[in-house]
Amino acid sequence: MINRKEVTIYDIAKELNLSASTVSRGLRGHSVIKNDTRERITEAANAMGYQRNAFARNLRKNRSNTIGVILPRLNSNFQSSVVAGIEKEVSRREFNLIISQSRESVEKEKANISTMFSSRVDGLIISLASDTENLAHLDRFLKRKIPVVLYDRVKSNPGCECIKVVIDNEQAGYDAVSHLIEQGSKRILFLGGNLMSNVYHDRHLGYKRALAEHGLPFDQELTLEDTLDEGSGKRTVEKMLSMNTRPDGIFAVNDTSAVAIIYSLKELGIKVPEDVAVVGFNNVYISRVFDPSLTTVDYPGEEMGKIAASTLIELLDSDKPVTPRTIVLNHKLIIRDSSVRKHPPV
Amino acid sequence: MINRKEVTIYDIAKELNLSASTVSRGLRGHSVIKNDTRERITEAANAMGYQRNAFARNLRKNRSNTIGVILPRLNSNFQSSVVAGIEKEVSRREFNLIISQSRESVEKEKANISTMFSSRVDGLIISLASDTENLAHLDRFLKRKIPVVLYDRVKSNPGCECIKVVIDNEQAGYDAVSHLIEQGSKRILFLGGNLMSNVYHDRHLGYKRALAEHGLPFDQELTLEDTLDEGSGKRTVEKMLSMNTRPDGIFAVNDTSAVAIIYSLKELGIKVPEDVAVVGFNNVYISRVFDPSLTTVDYPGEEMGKIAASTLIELLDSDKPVTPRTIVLNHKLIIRDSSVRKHPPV
DNA sequence: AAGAAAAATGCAATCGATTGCAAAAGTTCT
DNA sequence: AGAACTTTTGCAATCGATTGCATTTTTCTT
Repeated sequence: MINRKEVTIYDIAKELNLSASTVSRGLRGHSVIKNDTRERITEAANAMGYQRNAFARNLRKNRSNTIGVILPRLNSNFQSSVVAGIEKEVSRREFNLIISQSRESVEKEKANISTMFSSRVDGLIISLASDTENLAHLDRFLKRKIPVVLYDRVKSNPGCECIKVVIDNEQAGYDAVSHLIEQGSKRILFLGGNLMSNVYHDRHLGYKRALAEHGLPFDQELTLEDTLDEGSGKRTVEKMLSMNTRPDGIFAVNDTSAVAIIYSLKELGIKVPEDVAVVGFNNVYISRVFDPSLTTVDYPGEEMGKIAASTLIELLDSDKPVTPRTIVLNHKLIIRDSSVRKHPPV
Repeated sequence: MINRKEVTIYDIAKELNLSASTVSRGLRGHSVIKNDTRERITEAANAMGYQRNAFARNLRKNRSNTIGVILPRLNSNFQSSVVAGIEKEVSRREFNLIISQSRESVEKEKANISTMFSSRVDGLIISLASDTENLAHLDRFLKRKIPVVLYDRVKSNPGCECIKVVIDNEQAGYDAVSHLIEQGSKRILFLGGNLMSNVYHDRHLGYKRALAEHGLPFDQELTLEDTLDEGSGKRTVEKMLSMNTRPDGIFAVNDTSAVAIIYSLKELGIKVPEDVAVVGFNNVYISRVFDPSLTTVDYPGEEMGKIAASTLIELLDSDKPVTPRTIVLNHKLIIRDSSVRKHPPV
């Protein structure tokens, strides 16, 4: 018993006086194997503690039963929810999940894609780094007909037969900013992340459309870009204060920065929503318990992951060619205290 | 060019009139291969777009170059930071990372371990589900000398040669509660998760020790267990209100629940810290910006992941037997407004 | 220049599971 | 009983990379 080697189908075959092929087929429940034999095989396999050698199988079948995920960052509320959703779905379908972070760098993203490729993942789920300009690095996958699903941070590419799972960021931005305008804001600041990224870019488009449709001017000075982390609050507020006319509304593209901004405003005695109304994005826990509670856009992370994964797996199972398509999930503006004014300024 | 098969070392060999063995060795920079030949090989490999077939290599070497992670939940601030740390380290060392969630269920955890085992991970990093009672399900790994590193949610098991990365939860609990006592709290409520889990259990021990050392009685009624999610605030506060003597201090074992509690208290007009002082655990973002800012225990998630991963990988590289050990990281009580009283009640 | 030593390369088996095709065993029917 | 099937099983090649050992080539020595 000590340090015994792995049990292989050959061992089982020898034990039962059968051939390895029969054992292999028996174990997978091939219908061509007699019931009685099949039972003897599975029994012996259990008794002997057989575990299929995935490497051998993968080598032979050239399939890894593994799905790769590449995302900018794991430690973000949104992203970790997505991964949770992906994991749930993937494990339900008995696939493995390998994960790597691009840490917002195309270079790292490329490296990750390479690794995933040589690990021969059966499919790839990816949310792009913010400085990714095109999908050329996905070519290898597409050429080999390995399905790729993009989510959230996506990009369109001529000739890219990918599936995308997103929300309508333009509309969400529009909704958020329209709401601010309805609450009487006239000079609305937009705090975005890297505007190359579709999510922020589209929300910015929505911002501009809302301004336009409500007859408000677009002022370039009011569009800020930031890393959107904890420090963004202080930075943003400083910039605000240095402006000639102070903004009376803020649309921040994530809750973290929205909260950070309000925090800084409160420190300076500037009142939210009375002096400045604020809307965030993501509807994370903090937005609910923060004071004032934060108006934000709800954004189904876990769901997005689930859908990305199940869509991908269905592609793997079917052998139809990939139909490029975009799945748009619903978002929802959740109105809370940070934006609602009892007496909107005139 | 259309749909061409994978390039193998045999193709390269044929191209260069060499043998596959030479190519194989050349590609790995084996010193026995002439420099000139090595160069020709790598060049040809690049030109032909060669990618090593991981399956074949794994099969031959019986090593997957993959590390498995099993954790209760991905979408938790703490856990996702840990995973981020693990991923960073693992990818730096050019390993793959496969991840699965136990969702706080031993059964799922067992299933995950099985999967990891048949995927032949080279090592396992695991944070236990809260209802895991022992490490019997890790036996298969230990018997095969596959190193296992436990982090945060650990368990001791006779005969388990595992490495653990933790913080001193007992001491952290003690620190938190001592601080509350110093601020004048006399009836301190403990809100924990499943007390079978070492993290909550140990913090509870620290709680009891602090009470004892400061001459305060332990009252079973004041020890509550909860799922620690958003809803725990309301539940906890309801229980508090139904008590004969209302607690004047609360130690909640995570920030989410601490914040939820304060939120509920504020709704009822109960003042924090004046009426009730509160300490949380984890030092997540919310604890910094919440009003009142939350006194909490800082807890190095990403660091923990990094250390777990690097320790594991070093084990893989060395062939020394595993020395079971426990790595204890420093925690730190961060004192903020939710617990500091200007005029401690007498 | 021959022989010894060192360096470079090749042969062939191996890692386990899978699978097309051939062979054997079992049934049915005349 | 023997032909004609049908059902079960086995043979042997295959998936690519790796590696111990043998063989060839090169370099060095005297």
